[in-house]
Amino acid sequence: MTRKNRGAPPTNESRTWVPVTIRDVAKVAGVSTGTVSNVLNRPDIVAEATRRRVLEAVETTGFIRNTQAYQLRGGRSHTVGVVVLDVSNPFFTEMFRGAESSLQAEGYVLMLASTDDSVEREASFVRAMEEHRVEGILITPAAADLEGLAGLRTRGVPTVLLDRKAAADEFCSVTVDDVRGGELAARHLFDMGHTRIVFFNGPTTIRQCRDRRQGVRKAVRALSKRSPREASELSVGALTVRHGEEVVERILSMVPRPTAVMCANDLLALGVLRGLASRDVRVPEDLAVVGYDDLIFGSMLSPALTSVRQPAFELGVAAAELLLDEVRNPEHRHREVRFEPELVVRASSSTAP
Amino acid sequence: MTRKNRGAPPTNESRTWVPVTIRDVAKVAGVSTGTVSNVLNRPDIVAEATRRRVLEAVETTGFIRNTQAYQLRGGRSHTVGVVVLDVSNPFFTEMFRGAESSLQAEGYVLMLASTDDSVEREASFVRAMEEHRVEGILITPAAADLEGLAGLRTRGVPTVLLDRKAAADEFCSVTVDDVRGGELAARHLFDMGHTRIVFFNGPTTIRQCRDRRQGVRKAVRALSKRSPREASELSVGALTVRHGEEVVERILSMVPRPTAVMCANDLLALGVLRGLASRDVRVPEDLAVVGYDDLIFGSMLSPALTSVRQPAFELGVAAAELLLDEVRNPEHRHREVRFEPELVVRASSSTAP
DNA sequence: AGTGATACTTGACACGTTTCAATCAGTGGA
DNA sequence: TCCACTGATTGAAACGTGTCAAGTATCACT
Repeated sequence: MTRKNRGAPPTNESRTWVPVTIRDVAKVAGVSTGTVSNVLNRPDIVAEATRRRVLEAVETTGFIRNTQAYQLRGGRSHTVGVVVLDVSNPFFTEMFRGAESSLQAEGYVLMLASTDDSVEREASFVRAMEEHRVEGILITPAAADLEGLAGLRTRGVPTVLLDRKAAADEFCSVTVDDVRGGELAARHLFDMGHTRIVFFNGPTTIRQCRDRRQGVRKAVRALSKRSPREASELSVGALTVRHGEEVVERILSMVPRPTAVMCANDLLALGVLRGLASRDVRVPEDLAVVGYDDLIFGSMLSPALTSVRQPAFELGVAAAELLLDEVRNPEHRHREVRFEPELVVRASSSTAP
Repeated sequence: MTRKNRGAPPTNESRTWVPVTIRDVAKVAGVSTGTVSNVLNRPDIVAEATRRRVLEAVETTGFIRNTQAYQLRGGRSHTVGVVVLDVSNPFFTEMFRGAESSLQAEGYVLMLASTDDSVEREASFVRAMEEHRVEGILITPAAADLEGLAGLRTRGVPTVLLDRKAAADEFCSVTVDDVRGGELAARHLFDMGHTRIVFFNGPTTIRQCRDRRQGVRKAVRALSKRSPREASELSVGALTVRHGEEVVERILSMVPRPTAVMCANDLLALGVLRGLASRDVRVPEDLAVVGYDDLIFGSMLSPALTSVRQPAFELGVAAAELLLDEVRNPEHRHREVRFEPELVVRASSSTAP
């Protein structure tokens, strides 16, 4: 009934701040709660004088609207969940920035979680976000199948897959054509005059790795019609710098020795470059190197790294647009927005063998 | 019957999901809502048979607890806000990962926002987070003063400053000793036998830049007692690669020419390296280079970049711990957790002049 | 059978907000 | 003076959950 200490000035020592409600504001302004609510939500229908009085009361009391109550009453949560595989990977943070830029403009706050490839963690985050009644979820699924996301679909939580395709009636998705990317990189090396290259791949359980491999093979098949081309394949357990560095030995001992190596991502390529530098193998004269992802740091190396650029920021923007459409448009249809990768040629591959 | 409806692809129209409440579960299980609540929150006090029946009903209905209602009733939001200057900066994402690792274990979900140095954006995010009743906020303030955060303090929202010190009675904070870091780097160069170095700084409006400069001056003062040491200071408007590259000309034209340059961060250093490479100046023989931040990519350059490492991940962990203490411990006292930077010596500075 | 104790279950209320039908005050017209 | 009308304000209901005093059923023991 009578609240303790309402409006008492908070001292540094005693943290006796009691949340101020719309009722407190009403009391101070000498109006009803309904009027306060109207001032906040439909200022036009309330008389000028009252409005001023209420706003003043809001100011003096330091009122901050309680979103939970608002939402419970039927309002929207203005929250979107984002679930990625790894926040420390620049590709994902760029995507996040893209999504953020679109969604913040619409008044949304983003919840971010990083699964580190763990299906269990993913499930737990998605669960938590559903409990928070997020209006939608952007997600890079950790598992190969989409079984774990079935609940989202049946419960009608708007969901957009990031860098992962889904069947048309399941989810919206934004993707990059990895087959095309692999093809671009391989073609470039062949065009530069290389005939024997190595495709240095990551684990083929990862879809991106499979697709890029397929692109490389496609390029080999297409170009071999004129003159023989060859791409040996080499695969390691993870897409890290360390794995890249460790495999250099194997590449150099191949007979006949390849003249170029195409890496499944930039981290592998950075490792390769490091390994080569320590063995005094010149790049690109002795061995040309191409990466994938176009991390900003690749351009600062000497030689600068040729790479396949993925429009991460734009991916995020597109995902946000799809989500907003699904949230607002009753006639929304799921669809896939597919981006084209782009080859960025730099010094590490610009000399003919 | 159970086939998908091929004729009409699904639109939003067919999303006939109505939110399942605790009341629906109660009806299905044939008990009261109170019992369902008990099963969910204090399973021990409800009879085995009833509990099983209720859990089964939860399963079949697909019930997901509404956090807003829970919280409105007096529960906690299990949400923490994180506000950083730039999500695409690896330093901040590492810090985020650190905080995430601690907070997720405690069942918290994180809201992330990136201010891009804008005080207005910061204010708007903090406001939104307060409306969401986050239990606490980790923030890298955009403004020089902490005026904009005064509201957080008076309202008693637990807040921890990231990489920014506050007066003892204001907020908790986690920081790295930038004075010490600047001193470490400068001392290292002097110890290697350099006597005339350049301190290549960013804008001194940034606290970190001021502190690092102070460290450099301290090293000069201390070591000059034996034999003369000198550090010219040079400052540019932003800590970017481009600014680093552009300033190379000025450094090379100094008379007498310095033998080493210490940069206020790694991005500047990367730019300097690039500029030097294009002018055939050898590193470290002609000019030694030291950076700050120890971005992972600096170690991959040749020559690899000497740098001052900041324990970003640990910073995040510490911030989370401070926040949790402030949230849970009634006798919490604000304090500063200060980390020591660490010099990582690599090839770019390992030769005497 | 009566008594008390034990073990569950119930149902109303509170949380802070929005909404909406109802009320009130004021104005102008007849 | 009465009526109709407009514009402004009110007050109570509802959202989904957790709590807790009060209730019921069951059982053991005399």
